[in-house]
Formats: sequence, structure tokens, C-alpha cells
Amino acid sequence: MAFASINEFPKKDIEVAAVFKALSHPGRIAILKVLAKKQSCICGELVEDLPLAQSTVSQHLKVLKEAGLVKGEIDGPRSCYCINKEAIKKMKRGCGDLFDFIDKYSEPDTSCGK
Amino acid sequence: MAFASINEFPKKDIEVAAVFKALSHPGRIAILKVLAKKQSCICGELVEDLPLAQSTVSQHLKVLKEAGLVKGEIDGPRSCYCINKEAIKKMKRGCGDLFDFIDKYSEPDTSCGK
DNA sequence: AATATATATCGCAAATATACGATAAGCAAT
DNA sequence: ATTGCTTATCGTATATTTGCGATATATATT
Repeated sequence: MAFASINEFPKKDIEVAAVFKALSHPGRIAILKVLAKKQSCICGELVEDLPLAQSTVSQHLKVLKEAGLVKGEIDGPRSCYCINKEAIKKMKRGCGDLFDFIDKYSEPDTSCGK
Repeated sequence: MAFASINEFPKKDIEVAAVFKALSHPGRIAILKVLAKKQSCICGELVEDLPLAQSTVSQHLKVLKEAGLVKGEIDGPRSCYCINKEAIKKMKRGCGDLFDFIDKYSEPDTSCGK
């Protein structure tokens, strides 16, 4: 990243890549799964369910929140998190579009080795 | 990463996260799109189409190859790359599974703020 | 007011990722 | 054999990510 500008790429690709990045850590995938299962839960519950320190979980939550994948709400002395369903739907569509794009053009099979 | 082990997480989540990671850079998304459009092409063509140096493109190709998303074949003095359609299909399924999992459990809506 | 609880943030260390130029390695032609 | 072309890899610099403990902050409770 020293020289090339990230802005050289299409805006949409940058956005999709950013969400992929948020999903690119097993801990964050695990967080999403717990949130989905429990509908919503506080940070402390997540810490119990994950092999990570409290501060680390909090950091991952921040990443997920900045990517828009989860929503958070202060609830007394706690913080209650839940899945941002809209964002998941959007991501589902985004992935679908990308993979369909790849599929569409790469038909018929013109494989080129291993 | 100093203390917690990545192995504490489910194998499947680790795998999915790894592919997400490969997709988490706009340059690599761009490479996949070019490969899809042209069916297959050599490294030099990719370099022409991208705002990156040859060595950088080569590195991104390596990442995509290690993630299994593209296949490569030496063709004389060149290297010919193409989409690994099987991997894309698998990724499509993997994403679908993950997003469906999240969707399924997070019904009915129990949103918890912004 | 003092204490306990929960979480975000700070500060730090180590590991990875990103980018480039330079070089090496491979093949094809002269 | 030498030259030219293409691509992978090396070396390096910088930025980002990941992780933790410690601390600050905010709310409840006593």
C-alpha cells in the first residue's frame, strides 16, 4: 500500500472487499454465529463463549460494527449487540452478484490447469 | 495473535474465514473479475488492467491460488491463470450456509438498536 | 460516597499484509 | 550461446492486524 492507491479500484469492489475483510477472521465469524443463535447478547456472554480476552472481543465487535454487520446498544452498564439483518441481506446479495458475475462469464468451461 | 490460538475455532470457520481473507482486497476482486471476463489470461494482461506493479499482481495471484480460487498453468514463458470454478461454487455454498444460518436464527426480528 | 460490575480504549509487542524495485529463473527465438 | 520476453521470488519499507493487560469510563448497588 506504499504507492498504489486503493482509490484506483471501483467503489463497489472496495466496499465488498471491506465487508469480506470484516468476515476474514474466525473469531468474528464465531461472534456472528453466537449473536445469531442468541438473537442478541451482551459482550460478556460473547467473552465466555470465545477463546479470547475481553478486550480482544470488544475490538472484534468494533470491527464488525464499523463494517455495519452488527448493531450495538448501551443497556445500563452493559452493551447489547445483535446482528444487523439488513447488512447481512445486503452482503448476501453482494456475494451472490459477485459469484454470479464470475460464474456467468466463466461459462463454458475453459479451465486452464491445476 | 500473541496468545490465543487460531485452532480454538471450528475448522470450517477457519476455512471460510481464509477464503474471505483472500477476497478482502479490491485488487484481488478485480483480478477475479478480469479472469472471469477473459475466461483465462496471462499475468501480463492482468498487470495492464490493474493499477499495480507486476510483482504485486504476481503476489496477489499467489494468494488467490493458495486460497484455491484460481488455477494456474505454465504456458511457455508465460503463466496462464483462470478461475477455479469448483472453488467458487464451494464458496457460494459456504457463504449461503453462513448467511442462512444467521438469517434462520435471527428470525423473528429482535433488533437491539443502532 | 463508596464499591462492584461491565465494557471501551490505551499502550504495547508480535505477526501479517501490502507495495515496490531488483533480480533470478524459465522458455523461445535468433 | 546470446538475447529477449515473461513471471516468480527476494529484499525492504511501511501499514495494518491481532492479541493481551492495564486503565478509564459508565452505570448499578449498597
